[in-house]
Amino acid sequence: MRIGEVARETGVPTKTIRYYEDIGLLPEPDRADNGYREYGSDTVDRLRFVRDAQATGLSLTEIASILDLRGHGETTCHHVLELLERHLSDLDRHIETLHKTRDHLDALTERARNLDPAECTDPYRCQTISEDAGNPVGKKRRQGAHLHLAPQGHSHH
Amino acid sequence: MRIGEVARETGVPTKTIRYYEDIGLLPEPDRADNGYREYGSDTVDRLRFVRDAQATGLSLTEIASILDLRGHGETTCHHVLELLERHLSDLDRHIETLHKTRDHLDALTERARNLDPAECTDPYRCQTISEDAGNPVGKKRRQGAHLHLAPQGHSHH
DNA sequence: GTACACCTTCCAGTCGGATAGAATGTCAAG
DNA sequence: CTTGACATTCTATCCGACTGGAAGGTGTAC
Repeated sequence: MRIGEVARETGVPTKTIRYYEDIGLLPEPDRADNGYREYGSDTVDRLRFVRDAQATGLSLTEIASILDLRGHGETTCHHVLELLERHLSDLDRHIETLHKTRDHLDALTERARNLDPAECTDPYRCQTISEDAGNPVGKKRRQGAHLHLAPQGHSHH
Repeated sequence: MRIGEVARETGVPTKTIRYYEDIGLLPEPDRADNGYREYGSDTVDRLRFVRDAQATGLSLTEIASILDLRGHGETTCHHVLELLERHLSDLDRHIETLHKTRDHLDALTERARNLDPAECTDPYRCQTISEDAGNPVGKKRRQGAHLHLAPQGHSHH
């Protein structure tokens, strides 16, 4: 099958598939006479594996290391287990941090809700987010560094 | 005070301070005759504010939008509150996703511990990480990646 | 013959949040 | 006078995981 079909089956864009090949996450496939990549269904499996592993939060590098070891015919269980355990503890720490952040944020929000808007007049003191002072932001951007002020449409990516 | 002193007082490196100015997070300061930046203590406050806000997980862009509105003399409470609430719910969703991931990961790890290494042979069907490992990692959200690592220094790279 | 989908390669850019380095200027102490 | 600690500017680089576009080749349908 060609790259487009693989893409369709896995949901991984062709660009990304080539990119994966580039970084060594996928082996170089055979080529048809016209130079097109020819994949077998194992690639689909492999890609799904990648997506699954990614979904557990493993980085492409980590995934590659698993795939790599596996490719050498070694028993990867141990390796995988180690990786998973490390990742798990990382994740736990991360979650804990986020929880603290959350609680802090929650307290702030609560505080903000109970504020008398009338007291929110001094432009140099925001009572919501702790000790602060302010000046107009001279939004002078030099070329290269972009920080687009988007008061809404907030998102994490 | 000059940039170095501000850096010392806030713990924000001089490079970073200039960078913040570049992206519009800090206003352009007055300059001394020799061209050195001259800051008042308000800048220190502002930087601390930035760090605080950052610690709650707000992005520099969001912080800038708060600072920006404030600069226009507007009442920011409402805006800030909105931002905080949105951020909070984002964070909650994020944490929840991480929890699921964590549990999934935990299950996988547990499973891996009990696996017979001898069964770990199929090249693309790792029993530890695979579609059928009892998980619905069908989250195909391709770009709302759940692994948005907060600035709090967590890292596994 | 031509429209269109699909494939190829290569190179550049994106996002956020900085950090690194080069080349140069300023200033006070010893 | 020299050293060194600061300051300035500019450009470039990093991380991860892509994504976009140009410029072209291939394959099939009408």
